Amino acid sequence: MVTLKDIAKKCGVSVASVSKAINHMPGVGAQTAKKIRETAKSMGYLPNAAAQALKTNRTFIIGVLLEDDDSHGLLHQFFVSVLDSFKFKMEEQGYDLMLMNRTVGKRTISYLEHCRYSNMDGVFVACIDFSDPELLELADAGTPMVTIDHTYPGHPSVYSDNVDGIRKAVRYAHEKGHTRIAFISGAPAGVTNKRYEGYEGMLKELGIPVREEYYKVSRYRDVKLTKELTAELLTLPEPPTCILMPDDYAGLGGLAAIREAGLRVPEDISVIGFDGLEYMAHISPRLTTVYQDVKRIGEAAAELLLKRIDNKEKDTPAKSIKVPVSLIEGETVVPPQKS
Amino acid sequence: MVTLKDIAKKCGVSVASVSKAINHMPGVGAQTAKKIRETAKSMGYLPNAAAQALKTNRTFIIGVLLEDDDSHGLLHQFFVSVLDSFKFKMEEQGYDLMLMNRTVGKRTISYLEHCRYSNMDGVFVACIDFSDPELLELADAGTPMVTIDHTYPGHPSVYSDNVDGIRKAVRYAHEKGHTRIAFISGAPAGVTNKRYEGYEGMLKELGIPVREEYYKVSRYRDVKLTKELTAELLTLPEPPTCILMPDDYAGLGGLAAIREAGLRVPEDISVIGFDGLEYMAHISPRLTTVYQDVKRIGEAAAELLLKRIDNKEKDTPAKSIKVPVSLIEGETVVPPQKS
DNA sequence: AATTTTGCATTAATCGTTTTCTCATCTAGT
DNA sequence: ACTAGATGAGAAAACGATTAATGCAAAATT
Repeated sequence: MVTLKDIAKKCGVSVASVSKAINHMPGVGAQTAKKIRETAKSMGYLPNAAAQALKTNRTFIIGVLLEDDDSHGLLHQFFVSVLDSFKFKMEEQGYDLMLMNRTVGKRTISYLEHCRYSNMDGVFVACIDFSDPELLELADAGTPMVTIDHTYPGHPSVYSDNVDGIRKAVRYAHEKGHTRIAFISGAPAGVTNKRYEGYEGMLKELGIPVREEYYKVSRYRDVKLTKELTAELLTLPEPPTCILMPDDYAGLGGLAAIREAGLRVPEDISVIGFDGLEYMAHISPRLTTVYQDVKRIGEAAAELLLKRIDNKEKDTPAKSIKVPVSLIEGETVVPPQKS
Repeated sequence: MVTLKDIAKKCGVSVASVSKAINHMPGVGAQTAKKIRETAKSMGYLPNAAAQALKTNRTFIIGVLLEDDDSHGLLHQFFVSVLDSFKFKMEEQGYDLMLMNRTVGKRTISYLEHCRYSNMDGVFVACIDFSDPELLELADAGTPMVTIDHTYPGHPSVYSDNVDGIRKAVRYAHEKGHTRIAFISGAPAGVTNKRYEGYEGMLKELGIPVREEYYKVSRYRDVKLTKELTAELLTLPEPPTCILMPDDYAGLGGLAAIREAGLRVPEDISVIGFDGLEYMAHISPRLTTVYQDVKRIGEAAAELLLKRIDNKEKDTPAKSIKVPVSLIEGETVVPPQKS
């Protein structure tokens, strides 16, 4: 490993000068600086991250918290897509992403402890259970942090326009002639509330009565439960003609329930998803769904976090960004049959 | 931030003693050690990763290289599933995962440089293009490394039993009565060769002639190309009755082609995928596919890498692990129609 | 009782950087 | 020509931890 010392020796200068030259700091002559930088390059010098971190208290490491009930957050298409975009933007700025966990050096610790141990410059959080006490602890700790789909006071966040997303879905269904529109939501959470708000609001706006039996609470990404709830909806005396699913993936359960009930999508019943996952475009029938702009969400998160890291001292109020959604027309919504 | 020094002061001992006590090293009395550990805990002491790394040359960081043509490796279900399992195992042993990239501190560097800069203890590689010169450079560098689906000389690796996977698929199709079995493979690569080997070998073993026109080369995860190639197969004078797809995802393209040709799966044509991705179980028709044991693959990779890190000096020959695959019976294979 | 061994604790060096302070030299202003 | 200021370079301290070397007292050996 080649160090500043090696370069210094070769150039016949002090390590201090080498450091300054390499970091383009004043206090070293243009000539010398050039020579130093050249030999540094020729020797294949690379700074030592640990030493730099120790001295400067900057690691250029961003912790990534992607957890769900089963701690397999990496398997969530939506979150991973956002992360992918976030990653791209952060790497551009020289940051590294580290997956956070609760085990360091064979001991079990908290997220906050992991964050402090590794001296992370910031944290990216996207997961389901935002009420986890460990997360609250982390949020209180003062490390720059950005969250997806939830806002902690004092921290920036990014989220889709969930209200509008469901509004768009309901309006679209209505335009196609539906009035018996059911909504299976995800588990109670900020996002879920917003979506329900959109559902109820739009129905009222359209003069459609809000029927309690048309609203069911499932869980995000829960195929099985969503399938069951869909089956329940289908057995209502007056079943809905269109169902909004918690998300695309859970919606697969809904589609299965409809199929097993001997009904067809969309002829007998229309379905609308949420997320707009990549692979959904390839399955049949192509799901009509509310698209969340994962690329934009990830980028926005990166921007906010970067700003936060730079202005650590200045207590600018934490900004939140709402990202517009759009409706992807698939093949799962057609005018309801006359019944 | 509380340091060893702080603890030392509070306990009236030297930092050396504190360090030893905390790391359960000999050379400090049981009494003192206990007291030191207690006050350390009460003060909320956490070691400083940077300082430890600097001194010990161990970071407990594992680099993760998940790249493909579009550098969106995170979006590959299969690889991410393996990673998820790998992650779990590595975290148990106190390692952190860091996503590798080519930008550090706003400069563009190579993977190898990133690896050295961050002083990674090991690297996990799973991607498509194993001939990337940067990867070769990394492989030559001596950092412990484990690869998925490819073996670099001198490094351990893990891969599914690809030969047997396709053999199982072909045998299954044959059992169902198929003899006109086509194979659309992924792009040329070690894995692909193995699969072709299984295809050709099993056909011969079953006494089925190997027909050149039944073999097409697509690319993994390429829905569009696979769709086109499937369409080509369907227009053959004597089209196949069963098609093996490069993988489940690309297989969606195949299904689409068949649908658009006005044919039905499986009544008119049978289809077999590869991977056994989670969500495939929920779409209709449920794809019959060769399941790769992602959990086992990830675990095996972790085991091999850990061993490699521990025995860095001892030049034990790099071990490779072949993980068995299994066939998941879905709904896409039935006996061929009489024609 | 003298000497060796053992056990416990400290001192100090070191890892590779960054950064402040000091010093010498050179330029410029009067 | 003499001083004030600028400039280039180096010395040294620090970041927080580990660890080899060392010292010293008590215990064990002969």
